Amino acid sequence: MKTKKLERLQSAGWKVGNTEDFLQLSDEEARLVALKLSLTSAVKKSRIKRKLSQIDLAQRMKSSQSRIAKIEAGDPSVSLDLIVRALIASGATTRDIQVAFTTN
Amino acid sequence: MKTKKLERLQSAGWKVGNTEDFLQLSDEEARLVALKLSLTSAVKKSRIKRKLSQIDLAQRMKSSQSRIAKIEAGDPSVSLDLIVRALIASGATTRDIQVAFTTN
DNA sequence: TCAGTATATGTCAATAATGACATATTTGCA
DNA sequence: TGCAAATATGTCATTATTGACATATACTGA
Repeated sequence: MKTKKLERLQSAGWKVGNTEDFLQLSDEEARLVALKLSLTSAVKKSRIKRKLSQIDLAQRMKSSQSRIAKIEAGDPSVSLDLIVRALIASGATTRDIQVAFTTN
Repeated sequence: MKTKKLERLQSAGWKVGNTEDFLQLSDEEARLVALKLSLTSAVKKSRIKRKLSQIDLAQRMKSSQSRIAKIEAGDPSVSLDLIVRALIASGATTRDIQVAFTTN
């Protein structure tokens, strides 16, 4: 069931809400979260593939190691902008990004 | 040349920077901006296709009409998160999103 | 033309995301 | 094992993004 998935996300720290519009928003939110998660794993994959440490990647995109760690950990505080920036900075091609989008 | 493109983006209000790391970051920034722009036009396309007004879409995603206008106008203050949320809320399929990503 | 509807633009207080930092934990290898 | 490099986690002041609002402008049909 879909509830399982939401529980997982919620326990991971994602705000999924539980008011009367829970069912309304949950689907869209879940899609967004799923998309984010698939992109974050793409970041890690791309970074490893290019043999970059988190510090290396952080320097490339003028961020910090802890931020990169949070990106890859799927931390809810990380924006989609930052995730995609990381993807690009890690050397991912447009195709790689598309694939990441596909795999959600 | 690439400079032309950056000038266009800059004049549209995008911070593209002009310090010594201009050339370093410009490529990645430009890719991100291009991606955002292609997604914003996908939002408009999807919204129109479903015959939704900006107010309709705003209500669906609990945002405001002015925000939707800014999304579609490619306003630099709009995050990728919000753009993708709008895409999803407008009824775009995962495929639609992929296509938007492809067309950049 | 005009009225009604839709969209655009500017502003701002509230909120969310950020880099930086300290520090904890894990990993890999001699 | 033990050391060093890498990664993870928590916190916080600064900065970016947000919805809401007012209002301007564009569009459409009568």
